[in-house]
Amino acid sequence: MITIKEVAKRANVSSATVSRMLNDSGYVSEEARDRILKVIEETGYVPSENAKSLRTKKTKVIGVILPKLGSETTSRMVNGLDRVLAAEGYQLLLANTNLNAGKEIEFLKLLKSRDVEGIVLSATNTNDLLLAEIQKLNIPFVVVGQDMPDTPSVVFKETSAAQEMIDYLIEKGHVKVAFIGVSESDRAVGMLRKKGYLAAMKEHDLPIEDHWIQTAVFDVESGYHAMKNIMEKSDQRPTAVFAVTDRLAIGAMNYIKEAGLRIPEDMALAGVGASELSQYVTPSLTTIDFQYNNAGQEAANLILSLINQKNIPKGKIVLDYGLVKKDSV
Amino acid sequence: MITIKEVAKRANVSSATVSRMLNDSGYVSEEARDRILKVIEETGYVPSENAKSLRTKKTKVIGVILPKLGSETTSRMVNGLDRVLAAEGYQLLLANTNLNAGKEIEFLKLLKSRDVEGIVLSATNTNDLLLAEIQKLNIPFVVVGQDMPDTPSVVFKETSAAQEMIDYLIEKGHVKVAFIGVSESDRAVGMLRKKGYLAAMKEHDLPIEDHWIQTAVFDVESGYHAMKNIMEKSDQRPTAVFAVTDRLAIGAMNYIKEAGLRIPEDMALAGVGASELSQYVTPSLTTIDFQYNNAGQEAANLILSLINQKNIPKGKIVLDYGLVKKDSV
DNA sequence: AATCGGTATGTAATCGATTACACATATATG
DNA sequence: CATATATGTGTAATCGATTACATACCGATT
Repeated sequence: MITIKEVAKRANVSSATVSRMLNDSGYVSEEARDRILKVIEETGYVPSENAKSLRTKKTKVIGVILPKLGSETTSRMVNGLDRVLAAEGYQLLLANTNLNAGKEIEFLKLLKSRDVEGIVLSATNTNDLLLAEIQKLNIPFVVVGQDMPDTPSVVFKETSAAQEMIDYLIEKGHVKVAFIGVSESDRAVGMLRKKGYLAAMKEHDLPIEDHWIQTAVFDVESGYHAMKNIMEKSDQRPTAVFAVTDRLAIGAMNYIKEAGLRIPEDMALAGVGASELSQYVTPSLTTIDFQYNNAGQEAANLILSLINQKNIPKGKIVLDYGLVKKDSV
Repeated sequence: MITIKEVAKRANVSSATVSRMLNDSGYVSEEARDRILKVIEETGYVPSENAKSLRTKKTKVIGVILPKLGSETTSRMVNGLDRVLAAEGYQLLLANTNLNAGKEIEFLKLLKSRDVEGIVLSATNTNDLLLAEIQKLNIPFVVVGQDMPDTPSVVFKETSAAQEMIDYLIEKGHVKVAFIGVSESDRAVGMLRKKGYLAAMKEHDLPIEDHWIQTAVFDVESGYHAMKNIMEKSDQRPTAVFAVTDRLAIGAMNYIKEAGLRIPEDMALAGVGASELSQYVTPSLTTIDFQYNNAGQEAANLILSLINQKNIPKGKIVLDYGLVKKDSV
């Protein structure tokens, strides 16, 4: 590989001059500049970012830890991150935990050892080990999607969004509303959305049957089974069901259709996420739009603030949501 | 930041000994090892990958150039890449062109300057400038999705897949088959799939009306309009339409439904990509499964072969496909 | 007793850039 | 004319690791 020294030699200058030219730092004469440019052209020289980083401590890389590659939620978030960060010359270094919680800590260290300038974590849980590790990280860090104490975060109005959705169902005349959730170890999706559901039901003095509350995992299949449970085990069948993700809602939709019921006449259905899928199923799904793309952008701006040590917002960044009212309710 | 020198000093050894311990190269006494381990524990020392790479020329990073972040196709491909590469200790550095062709060359250089050990390009086009740049890259390189001369590639059976789909439509009794394609600057999706369509029609001596062939861009909206054109402008309405992506097919589906026609009775419809969406629309979409996840894995294996200089397959890797026969045909 | 191989460690060069500092020359200012 | 000031360039230290080489000690072998 051709180095700055080699370029310098060929252009008959010192490496310092080449560096000055490259970085527009300090004076370089017209003639020297031309000779250097010519050599660079001929040799295809590209400076080693690695050597540069070693000296300057700037890598222009942000580490991103994701629970899963290829889910629509993360895709959108990464997209938002990239939009903002690429404009500032940053690149993203991916780390995929595949929902393996232990790996988050491992990756935190790995990314730090790579001298990334900041780390964005899309979290599905908030355990103490992880929190401790984050505290001693000592580089700009942002978490998206979960509320972590004393940590710059971008979070969603999980509870009030869920609550508003239930309110909407009730407003539409439903009094028997079922709920398909996920494990509460995912505080945001599992706990807070459930909290919203319970709060809304309580506020309207509506009783909840045990079997109306189902806990599923994050896939369509699981939504199907949860709905099946609700239908088969309930004493009183609900007339509406709220699932904490669109995938679960679509699984539920499949079961409802199979059971020969009409949506929304016999059973209303709502999800969360405003996934693309939700727009194209029949009937189209009423859902909550959390604007994950926007969350990525906010996280990017936040990490940039932390890196540049200015305009650092205090407190969490709480993103708003929108109810997407479609045909399933 | 704490460095190897600092660790060495505190453990009362030289940095060479610390390095030897860390890398299991050379001899280190039990006592020295324990002291070093203790210091590392206390200080939370993590070696700088940057300094390491500068010396060893190994970064354990693979650059990935994508046309678009967050499309299902790329997501799956990246997922496949990551699965294989993460197992070998590699991480992915993302570069997103946002369909801006000029950026591909820019990123090629950028990634090289970052000393990535290899580059995977998910290509949408194959222009000469790009090809020239790839030739002089001189680091392991793999292209996915487009056939580039003299370049290690992972490609799909675009033409025969399209042809087989048309054959299938014909077999189902259709003789008037329309086509929704994209610009031929995307050789794989735009040219080869069209070629398959034309070949199949020709083989069965079926005439094609001009307006049956529409060119769209990659979104649902565009599929809708293409279908509208077909319906409004054709002298003879087709009874089946093949769209080169599922999104386009779903756009077409929307129009067909709006027009009050039944699928597949009045109009059969097929797409490409086996997107998740295709499974959940009504009716479910007949499509072609190219197994993008698998493509990512193959690309990863190929780049690993190139890096390790062994088991290098000669010729392209051509991936098989499967017809997914659903209710829309 | 001399020699050899295994064990253990340290010194210093190296990777490819940046940058503080010194120095030289040219031009402008009072 | 002396002195500032701007321009242009090179030398060498530095970032934090790896590693070739030198050195030293030890027990075993001849």
